[in-house]
Amino acid sequence: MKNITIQLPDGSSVTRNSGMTAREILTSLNGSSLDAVVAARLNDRTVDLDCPVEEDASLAPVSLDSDEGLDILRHSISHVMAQAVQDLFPSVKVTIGPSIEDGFYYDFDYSEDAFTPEDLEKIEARMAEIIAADLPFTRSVLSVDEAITFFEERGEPYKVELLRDLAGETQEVTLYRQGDFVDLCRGPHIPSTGMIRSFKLLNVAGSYWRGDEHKARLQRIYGTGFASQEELDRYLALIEEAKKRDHRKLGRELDLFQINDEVGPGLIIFHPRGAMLRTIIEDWERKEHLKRGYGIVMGPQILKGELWKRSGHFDHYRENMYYTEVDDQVYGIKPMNCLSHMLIYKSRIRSYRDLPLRYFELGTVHRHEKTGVLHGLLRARQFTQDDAHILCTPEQLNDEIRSVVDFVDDAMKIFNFEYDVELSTRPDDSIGTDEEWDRATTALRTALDETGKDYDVNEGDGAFYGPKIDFKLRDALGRKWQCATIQCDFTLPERFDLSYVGPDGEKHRPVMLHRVILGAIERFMGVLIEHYAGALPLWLSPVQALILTVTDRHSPYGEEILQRLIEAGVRAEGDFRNEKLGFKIREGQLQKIPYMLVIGDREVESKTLAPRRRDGSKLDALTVDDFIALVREEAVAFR
RNA sequence: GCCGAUGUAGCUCAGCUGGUAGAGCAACUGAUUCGUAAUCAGUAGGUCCGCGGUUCAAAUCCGCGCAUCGGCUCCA
Repeated sequence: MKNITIQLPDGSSVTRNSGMTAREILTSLNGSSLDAVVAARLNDRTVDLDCPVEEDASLAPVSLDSDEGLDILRHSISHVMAQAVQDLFPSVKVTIGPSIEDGFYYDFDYSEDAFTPEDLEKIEARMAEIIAADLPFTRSVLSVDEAITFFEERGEPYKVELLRDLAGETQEVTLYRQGDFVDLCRGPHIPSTGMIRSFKLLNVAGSYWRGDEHKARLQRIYGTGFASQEELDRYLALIEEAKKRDHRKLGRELDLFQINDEVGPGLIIFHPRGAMLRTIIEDWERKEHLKRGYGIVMGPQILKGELWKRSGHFDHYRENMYYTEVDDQVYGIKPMNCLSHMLIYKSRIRSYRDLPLRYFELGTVHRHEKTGVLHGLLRARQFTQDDAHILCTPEQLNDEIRSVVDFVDDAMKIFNFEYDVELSTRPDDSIGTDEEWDRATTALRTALDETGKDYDVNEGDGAFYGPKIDFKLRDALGRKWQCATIQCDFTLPERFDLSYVGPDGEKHRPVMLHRVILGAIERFMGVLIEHYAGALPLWLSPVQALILTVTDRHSPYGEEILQRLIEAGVRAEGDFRNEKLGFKIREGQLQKIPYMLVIGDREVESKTLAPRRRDGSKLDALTVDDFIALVREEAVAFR
């Protein structure tokens, strides 16, 4: 028998017989227990513990509580769920069931009926039995043709379809079996079902086969599992906590906005405090854009249909737009702000010396979003973008993209956000030539590479007129929302015949960037509210200070300092009701107001106020002027 | 748009197998004048999402809408 050398994670190596399984090798090491080991890492692959090791290799255990281990565990639980579902509902056809961030799902074709919440309980109970039976996961290798025959006999058309697609790429596939359930699967899996110590099915949702709305409608069951019951409980508690940060709930509780059936879905009414927050953000935007060489512009809300035809929106964006008719002319209500900006550019002859031109508009747009996608402030039918269009020479493009990336980065730091970056390339339904798309995509990619940021690529996810860089923020439940985006566009300048006179005296075509920094102000506010759980930093708080009187006799003094604070630019309000102090503090606290200013006999006497911070800490009594200075300093410090 | 769930007072929710609604908080009135997260008492408040249907009788059963929630598809 041949000897092989096994490299261990600690850097040492051991010699073993070729053909020993990963499990045998790992257990042979001193003091190694495999109780919490789900799989092994063999060189750069994760494999089953039963996998034989034939050659020299590095080998490491993959433990249940590592990211990789959890992934394998959850994938295995999804198989157990599929087994339970087929036991209970024999007519169900299985499709796919991957692990995902925080859990797993499995998509089923159960066309004759729908899974109910009660069904989930039954499925969980059956899963518990399968886990108790401690069924081993066994792997087998088949040719694609054998596998097709196997799944045809089992009446699993989706698996057959997957296999037919795989046929071009590979000769052999692997199947995993536990009990009498067999699934087409790359693996690896945990050794046996008994290793599952915690799981929970979370919800049922609709989905489509292969994510295509024209293909079969499937039912997806989401679930999760952790290395231990305690971790699962902690996760479930976290989800409950996150729900309390939901901006729709906080929006009502903090009296920021409403979305009213009588008005219509996806349309937001901002209350004074919400409108205040929005105003603060918008004022910040104007200032920042002016600092960076943008000119503020404003366009009309409706533009003639002819113009939307020329831009390509009529052909590629028609179903997302609203229309109206004025004097027998069709007008499109703008879903984007670019058209006016194009016309501003065209209003006179431009020289290369004028470029880049940067037009900024807090532009309110309307888009006919499908009903099922509306989501509070995060997905509305009317929203206001911090939109700009930059027109520049091809040579300037790279610098312009980079300065926008920097702008986004600065903004995210100021608002205290982490973000993910994605590059999206040409979609099927698009305008422009391959050459233009290549140039645009390369420009974006190059600029991104130069900044050294990590990013993912979404093939085919670009806008119809150009590729884009998206910056995504996360909401309370970890769902990603696109906020900033930079879109490169060679097409609109073409369609609108934009030009500039170059140093050579000839006409040249400028390049255009569409870009937003916060994205839609509404969406950004929604994410912001969830990010801070409603407790906005001082500079963003609609109400920065609330004056609380101890008894009625302190009201005149309260009115006086309220007036002084407001005149000094502090966003202050007073609560002079005849209520106990503790009661008023509770209300102010629930409103998440940064400072409460208590005034009683002592403060009236000494002409001071006693601040209490939102975190419950108390400050020494301050004069009104000192408090104003404190607010000014702190409000700036957050920028 | 698709799949599923849900829709009862301003908010959070109860209302069993059909017999036309209830709690807590909020609001209002009165008392209390109080020092850092809920003072006490009383009063009022509802086209039970809408429209049809079944029934002697519908918040409850059925149908069709509308909206919301969770996903899918799409997207700032």
